[in-house]
Amino acid sequence: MRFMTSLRFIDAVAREKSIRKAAEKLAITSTALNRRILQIEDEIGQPLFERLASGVRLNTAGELFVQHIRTQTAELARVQSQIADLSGIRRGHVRIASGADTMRYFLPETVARYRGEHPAVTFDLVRQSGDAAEQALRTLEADLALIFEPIKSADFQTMATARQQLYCMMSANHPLAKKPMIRLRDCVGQPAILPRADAGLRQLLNVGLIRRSVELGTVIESNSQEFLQNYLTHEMVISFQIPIAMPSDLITAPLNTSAIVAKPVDLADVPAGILHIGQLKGRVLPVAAAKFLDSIITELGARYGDDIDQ
Amino acid sequence: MRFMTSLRFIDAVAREKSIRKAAEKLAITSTALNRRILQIEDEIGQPLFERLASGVRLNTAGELFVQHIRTQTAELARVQSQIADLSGIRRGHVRIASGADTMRYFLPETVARYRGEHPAVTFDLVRQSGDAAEQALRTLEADLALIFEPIKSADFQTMATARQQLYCMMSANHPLAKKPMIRLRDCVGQPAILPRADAGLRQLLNVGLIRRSVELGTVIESNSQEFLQNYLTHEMVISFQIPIAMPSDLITAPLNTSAIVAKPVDLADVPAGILHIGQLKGRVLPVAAAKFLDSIITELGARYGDDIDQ
DNA sequence: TAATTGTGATGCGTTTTTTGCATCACATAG
DNA sequence: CTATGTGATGCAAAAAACGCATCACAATTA
Repeated sequence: MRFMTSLRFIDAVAREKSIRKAAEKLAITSTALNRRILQIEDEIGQPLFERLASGVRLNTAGELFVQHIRTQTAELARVQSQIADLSGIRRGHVRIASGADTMRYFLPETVARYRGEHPAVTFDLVRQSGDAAEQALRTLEADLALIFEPIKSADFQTMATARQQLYCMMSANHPLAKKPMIRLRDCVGQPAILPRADAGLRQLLNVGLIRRSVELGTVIESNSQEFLQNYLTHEMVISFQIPIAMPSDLITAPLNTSAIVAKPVDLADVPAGILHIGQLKGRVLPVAAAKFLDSIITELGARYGDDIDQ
Repeated sequence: MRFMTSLRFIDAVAREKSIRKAAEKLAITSTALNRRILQIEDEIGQPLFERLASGVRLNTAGELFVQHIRTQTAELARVQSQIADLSGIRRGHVRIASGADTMRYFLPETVARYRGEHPAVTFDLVRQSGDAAEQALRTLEADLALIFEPIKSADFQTMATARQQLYCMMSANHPLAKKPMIRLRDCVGQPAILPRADAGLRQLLNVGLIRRSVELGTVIESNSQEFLQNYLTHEMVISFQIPIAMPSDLITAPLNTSAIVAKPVDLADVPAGILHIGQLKGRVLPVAAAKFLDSIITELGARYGDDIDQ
């Protein structure tokens, strides 16, 4: 969209906080970019950026204007998707911010199914923390966010939730592997490998541990889900996970021969956490994003049935 | 705003329904305009206009896109006014669509008072029928509308109302001029000069006339308020008006020596009509327009006190 | 303190884009 | 059939955007 060029450039400078850096990303020279900015500032009638020795920073007027640019950009995308939708082909682009949990199995499967029906729809999938995901909604870098547990911003509009019981994972040879259900007191002093403190799951678990005065032997912390799970085959440690982040056969076929088993943690010790699927409050989503949200809800319903709320 | 040029052009073509006509209004050649449109259509990926022998017409995609353009334009104006407001000077532009009633005395006085406080704010005042005023809000050609009586669109958001009792006007020599209050039965067969059927006042009056089975001797219809009032000094006819459209001393000083008098019509015959002040539902007004709306409400409150609702 | 590095601004020639003229192709009305 | 109006298009001129080289300034570093 040609007419959005100057606006896109300003947004880029605002994000990079430097004309030269932004120019590099935009593959133009800093002079050209600088002039575009000066021109817009001239048309607005006042500067949008403060010039510092280390770069530029938005002033109040700039904050207002950049916010405008971002909503305009999102609106344009929505209208374009609406227009594309007229011609029968469901085109569009869906941008999703999510924690790692859903990136493992849930989103790959759900996106694949959706793209099977609508091959012209493209996706951006950004794995990030809950806070960052909420921020991405606010800056309109994402259409949808899937966040496990704590929702902090009042701008987050929950469109659906899924209750997720905590599971304890370990090697099939682990002593705890024989229990059908895990109590936290069983885990006292057990070597454990846990997600880092900013993960919703860790916070949920911590509350239970403190309430029951249980201390784990935390040997490793990692924010890599793959590490958490694959390490279990190499050392006798326990880990925790929620169903949506686990291969579906781990729960549906608990008697399989897999080297790793997952056992539910008693809800009396750790209540089920909530996975929130939502968007920026008040925003009208592009057709493709809205339809994909429907897909997510359908898929969650198929998997977790009564544990879904809309 | 240079980056809005193409969008502005498309809007113009949509309104003119002809590239050549729009080009003339925009003071460019039709070639240049045509190319801009082709370019945008190319970027969108599909045509926005149907090409007819008599000009062009928006197709469905075009309708969507032009609606987008108009809201974008209005949003930009709002942001600009917000930015200008930062620097202390209250700048801006307010566009008002209104019936003739308020254009006579109310708006001139209210606008003048407001401009006395904020000289940098400019105004567009378009006199038009109620339907047209509502339409102007929808196409974002107007920020505020003042409409007497029938509100038809669900998109109209009433921000304030003022009850307006019907008054009967006539020459001071007229037989009815001695009565303190007019009943409709007094007017049977009286030669009358009335506003045209599309005016809210006329509709209000008609209901009363039918209910009381009263027929007036309608000699003249006009949509010119000046004509309605000034004609009274030349022939013994009656006319009707609402207070907001009358010089304020006509009511406050009923015993003056003016050649024309106004007497209230009994509310039992014709109920008070409602003047609606409103905007497009859901729209966020520019600073200047929002402040001027406050001014209107304040002024109405000062004039009609209890007859105002917010 | 002085040199260095990094920032945004600016003059000037070059390149790209936009514009306007002339003209075409087509549809409609007389 | 002719005349008039419409939008589309090739081509040259005008305008705008761009990139290079350079300046001025501030912060950091030696």
